[in-house]
Amino acid sequence: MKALLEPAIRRALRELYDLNLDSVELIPTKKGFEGDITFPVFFLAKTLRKPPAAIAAEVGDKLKELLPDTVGGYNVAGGFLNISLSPEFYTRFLREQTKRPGYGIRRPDPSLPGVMVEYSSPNTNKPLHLGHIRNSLLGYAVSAIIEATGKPVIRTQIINDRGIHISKSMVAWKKFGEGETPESSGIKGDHLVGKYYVEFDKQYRKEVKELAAQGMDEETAKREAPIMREAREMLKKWENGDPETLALWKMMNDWVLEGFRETYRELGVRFDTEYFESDTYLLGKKIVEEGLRKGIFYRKEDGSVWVDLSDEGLDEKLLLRADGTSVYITQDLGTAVKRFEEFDIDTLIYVVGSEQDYHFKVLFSILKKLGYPWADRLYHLSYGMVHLPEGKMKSREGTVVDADDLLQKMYDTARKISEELGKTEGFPPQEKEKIYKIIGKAALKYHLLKVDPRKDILFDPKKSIDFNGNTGPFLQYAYVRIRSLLHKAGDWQAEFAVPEQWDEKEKDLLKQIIQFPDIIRNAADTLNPAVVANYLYQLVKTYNSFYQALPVLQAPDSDTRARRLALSAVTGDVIKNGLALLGIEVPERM
RNA sequence: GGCCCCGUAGUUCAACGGAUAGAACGGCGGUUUCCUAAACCGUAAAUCCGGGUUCGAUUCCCGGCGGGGCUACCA
Repeated sequence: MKALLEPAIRRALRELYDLNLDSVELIPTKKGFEGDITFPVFFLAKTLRKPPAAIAAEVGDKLKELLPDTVGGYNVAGGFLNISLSPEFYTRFLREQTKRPGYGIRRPDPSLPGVMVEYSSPNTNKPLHLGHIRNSLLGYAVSAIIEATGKPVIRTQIINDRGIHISKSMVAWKKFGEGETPESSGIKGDHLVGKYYVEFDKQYRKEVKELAAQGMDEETAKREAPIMREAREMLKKWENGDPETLALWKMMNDWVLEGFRETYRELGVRFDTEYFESDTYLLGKKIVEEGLRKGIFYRKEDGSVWVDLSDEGLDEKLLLRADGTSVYITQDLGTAVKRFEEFDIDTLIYVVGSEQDYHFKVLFSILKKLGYPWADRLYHLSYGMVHLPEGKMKSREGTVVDADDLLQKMYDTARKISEELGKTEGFPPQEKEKIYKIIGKAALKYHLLKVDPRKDILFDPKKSIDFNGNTGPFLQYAYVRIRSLLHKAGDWQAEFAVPEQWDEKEKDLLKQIIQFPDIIRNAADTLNPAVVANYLYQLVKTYNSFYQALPVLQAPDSDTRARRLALSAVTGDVIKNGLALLGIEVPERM
């Protein structure tokens, strides 16, 4: 809608006042006022030395002249120009949209610059948890939203498959595992490796306590605990390419990755490509050496390599340890460079929690210093953490909300509610289970995505996620009722005359449907899927109100019937397409 | 200590600097011989405090107060 009106308003201002503006602000007309879209003109009053109301009237007249088919009329309230679209415009729009099921969604255009989105990016020493779910859903939704604006998107993750964390699991498995495998135990691979990570921690704490009891200070005890020494030894052997260590590492990583794949599949997220830290950290080291040669980095007496970012208000930052091994950021440097080499991308978006804001400032700043031309097109989509009523999730306190468990719980709740309501009575068993999964997932996904990404989310495991009100199932339910209506309507054509007057509820609905493309644009620009979620919720509220108040199949005449069916059909498309942008499926019945 | 983020009904969330601060859950009260009541309709209930900028501030700036994060030779 903006795409149509904004140029017209700019032209009107040019012709009336010789003003050239790059863009103007347009807002949906506030409820309770006549009109569809509103142009506030206060900001012009001073320069034009005219009362706002006079300006609004002049612009309104000019718009009617410029867009006679589209602008039906206007009214002025203070400095607000409320523009009403014409009944002919609405009718034309609605007739056209029923013939185009992909309303609002553009196909990716390969000639446009590509965008890479990184999300999830787990460590390979334990299963995915609620934090990864929020991350993955955000990344997946942002990808879909950007793609819907026509840009090609590549979805990726970096798998942190090397380092002390996986060495810990390896040591513990070797010590206590007795050859246990996912097959022998029936435990999902990522959970099995996670189990040994916990085992390591238990043993480690025991040893530290013992050493402390012998009079060793805590600092030393933590460093000198035998099992920790073994883990460090394991990491060293890995870096030196010890075949036995590499074999163990590969075996356990494969278990974990298989487990992750299952969870991703269940969650409904995917990746177009993957990077492994074990593949990129060496490139990272090379980049650090290059920066060292160019004098961008410097070496301390002990041999460690640093960068000084204090001129940008950041600190000095370690890039390579004294022993030459890499740290977290080393690998990130390598991965970024590799991605721009391997893919035709213009932009790289990292979906990573806000606790890493500082890390990404540093990373981007280093890449700029190194002179990479793409370095100013890196974005950190920094999202708030998911915390529990008692605070942060902590694996050692067992408060982590496991991804697989949570999904299962959502399915169970969906089943319970559906059966209590008697909704799925008589459905074939396989269809029932499929529906429960679709609904349960929708409840979870919508719950996490309707909130502004940068805000923290409070998650109370004792309270179940709602299925009523502003929820995923609420949106699905509206869709299902629409499907049922259309099914019962049989064959029908979106042929209807321009109504003398749209019913208020019909018009409210249309006004919102017309906004859908603007909403997608806005969500893509701000990397904010919550914009889509909240829009869909408003739309469905409006639709339900329409559905409640006005008969569709039993409409008073055939014109009205066709019009209301068309409205329902297009609303259904928007719900379905909009939810797809959030990674949420719709069932055909529920 | 330094840097960053966040404070909106009892609770969980909305509101490009715009009109009368919207919803949901929970509370209270209604609506099924009619297209699926996971719905609809009504009702009570909120911008942390103090300054400033502006025609207009929940939004921007300054200062408090409160909460969280980062400040690792962990990732």
